[in-house]
Amino acid sequence: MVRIFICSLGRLRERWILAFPDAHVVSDLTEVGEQHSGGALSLWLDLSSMHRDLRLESVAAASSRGSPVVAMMGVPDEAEAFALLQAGAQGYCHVKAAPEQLREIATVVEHGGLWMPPNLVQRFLAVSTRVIPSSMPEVPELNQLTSRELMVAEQVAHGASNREIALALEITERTVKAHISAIFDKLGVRDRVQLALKVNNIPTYNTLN
Amino acid sequence: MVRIFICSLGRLRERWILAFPDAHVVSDLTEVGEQHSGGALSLWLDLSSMHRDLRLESVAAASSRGSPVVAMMGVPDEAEAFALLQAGAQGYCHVKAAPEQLREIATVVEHGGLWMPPNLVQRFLAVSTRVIPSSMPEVPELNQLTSRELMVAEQVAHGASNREIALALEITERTVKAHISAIFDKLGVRDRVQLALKVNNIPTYNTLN
DNA sequence: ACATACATTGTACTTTTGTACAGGTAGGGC
DNA sequence: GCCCTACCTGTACAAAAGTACAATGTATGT
Repeated sequence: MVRIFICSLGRLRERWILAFPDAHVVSDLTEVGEQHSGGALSLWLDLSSMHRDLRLESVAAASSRGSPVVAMMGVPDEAEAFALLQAGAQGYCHVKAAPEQLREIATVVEHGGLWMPPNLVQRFLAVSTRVIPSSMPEVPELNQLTSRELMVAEQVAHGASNREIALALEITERTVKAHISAIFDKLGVRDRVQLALKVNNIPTYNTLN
Repeated sequence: MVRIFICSLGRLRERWILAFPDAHVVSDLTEVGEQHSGGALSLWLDLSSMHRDLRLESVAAASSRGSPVVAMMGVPDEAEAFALLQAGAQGYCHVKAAPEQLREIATVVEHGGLWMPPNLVQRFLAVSTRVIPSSMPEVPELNQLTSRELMVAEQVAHGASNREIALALEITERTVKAHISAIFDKLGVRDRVQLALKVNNIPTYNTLN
């Protein structure tokens, strides 16, 4: 089984080679030789550095070759994920998915399955059954927060600065900081960006792993 | 990997054994010993001989054990397929699927994938793409960004720090800052939290501007 | 050849964010 | 009364984040 990663930059090459020692990495679909077409082959497209307008047609072009296609994105976008899958992709994952996960995905798509992150599967099914849940999955950790901390957390989650929060809650900026530090501890995040993402229930695949 | 077929009738036993010589066939979920739970195990439910009302909860019960579940039906029904998958099934196929196909399905679901017949996949995606875009508008402003800026923006949107981004993209922290400043200008946001929210398509009701 | 856009980096600086350490107050439960 | 928690604030400091001004290199197109 041959896996070809198509990526305009070479930045993640090592990661992929780690997952598949015999993987090929090319910078454009045109470099994928005809000899592979139809055979035991899967195409992995890094769409993260590509303009939005090109992503769909890129996937369509790749999938028209007859091999399973995995779309790899930097920022998960539900609507785009579905569009990409409909355009012919069999897999949808993060560009920086762990090597073990890449291998799982490879196994799945190379056997005719669909692969996407579990949360997308849920959304996908929810939509399909027309039972679009009004209450999106909650963030239970928020229950650990006191009422005041929760107010601060929500402000941060909307992009407010410490000064703005202080004004809104009529407290000192210093107090805001105190609350924020407590929140970081309780929720296990390290800065306000991660807090904002957590409150908004957006996964952070960050750090160096 | 252990496959357990759960079927009140024994009629298709030979077929399954043909696909998986070491498969177990039992007549009820309760017969599945606890020793298997969580381990390398997949559960295959023959729902064809089951009353409609029981199918959903049967799948739910099986999937609550933590192993992948494949729902096997006699008469394919689109709506029911969606419901069964939402109830926790990872696979949906015909009870009389060919042994080779059963093996494909096993491979897929045992690696975290979804499996359903190709025509159902198309239906799923058609429905999803029709319904979802309305609730998830795009972020067209991102098209203003250069490819490099987009990469940085995506990292920020995942909660990465400047240092992490610099490491990931193999550039200086200073360059990351340059990109980020450019992004702020283009997208009209003032800091990385608002950028993260914008990329993730979350409105910011910020008070002061 | 020239203009333009992009990517990159440097120095230096201001602002914001976050932590450490140290308090003070008010209310509830034992 | 005492203990505990939530809430509030101060000084001081460290660490990021962000901006200003400037420069270099590399494409790409006219």
